[in-house]
Amino acid sequence: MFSKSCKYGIKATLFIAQKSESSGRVSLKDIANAINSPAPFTAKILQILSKKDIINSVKGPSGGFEINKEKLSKISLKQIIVAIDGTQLFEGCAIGLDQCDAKKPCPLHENFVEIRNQLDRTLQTSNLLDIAMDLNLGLTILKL
Amino acid sequence: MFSKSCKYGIKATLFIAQKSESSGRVSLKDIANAINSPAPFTAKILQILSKKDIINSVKGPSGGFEINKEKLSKISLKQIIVAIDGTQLFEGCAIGLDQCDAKKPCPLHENFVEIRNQLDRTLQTSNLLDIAMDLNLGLTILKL
DNA sequence: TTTAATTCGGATAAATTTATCCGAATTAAA
DNA sequence: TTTAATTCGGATAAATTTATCCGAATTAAA
Repeated sequence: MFSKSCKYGIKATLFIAQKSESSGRVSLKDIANAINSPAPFTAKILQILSKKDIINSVKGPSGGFEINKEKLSKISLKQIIVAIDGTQLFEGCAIGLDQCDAKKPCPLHENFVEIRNQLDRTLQTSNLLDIAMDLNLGLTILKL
Repeated sequence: MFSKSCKYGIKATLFIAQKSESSGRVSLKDIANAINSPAPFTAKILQILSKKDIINSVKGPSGGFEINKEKLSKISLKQIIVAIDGTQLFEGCAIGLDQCDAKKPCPLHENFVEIRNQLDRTLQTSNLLDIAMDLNLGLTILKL
């Protein structure tokens, strides 16, 4: 469903959201440790998210990554996923046809309309604040 | 969502199903041509499906691949997908946690319960006969 | 002002997935 | 019986994704 990069990206962003909501900025090291990911690779993904203005990065001592508290409730999981994996999951044909629509559908097209709608709706209506609060309450986890 | 192997596998199986339902056995060359896939790579995937008894392969002149007509209505898309990509899509955690369930859920777990249910239901209740008939009627396509 | 902690960015390497090649085995048809 | 068309299976190569490394840039704190 998601690439490994995307999974790391989601986990990292959720951890940053959690900490931004409670204590504040976190370093790459803390992130990689909290989500069990290779630090340098995670850094690459965070750069992408930073360039797309989903997270902020700050260099230098006591630097790290953070998300503006006011933005937390405005960022959806879909934004993160699209930033890393692109729109293929939401828009592309399930079996990879370049063109596939109601007019000239692939055999799976009709089946996937509602699956995709639900996926889209779920991921678009999610927001980092709600997820961060659940994490802070210990209701959900990012690693074992 | 699906690996490239899986997309080729689905398309190939659907083409074999279509021809098995109408005219009969088809060769690798015909399959690769009908679904626009690299023939040798497609052959590997067909071997997997053949070993898992989803399709039959016949060597020698006038050999090729086919599906028992009586089996067409009993094979689901899910079987093909699981045979090639495994059960990860249906059973694994969305963000890759080794363990993730209602007791100790990842932040996306709850959201994915219904998405996954629908995906599973849709792909499990599909069957090759229905899909093959739509293909034979020209209602759906496997390549542009 | 200097030092040290951090992210950034480019180069490279390892792992995995995708793709190709070719001889062996099989088998229908000549 | 011989030939030729096909899939099978193993080896290899190319492409992509994942992962590592390291010096440069930045910047807070000493």
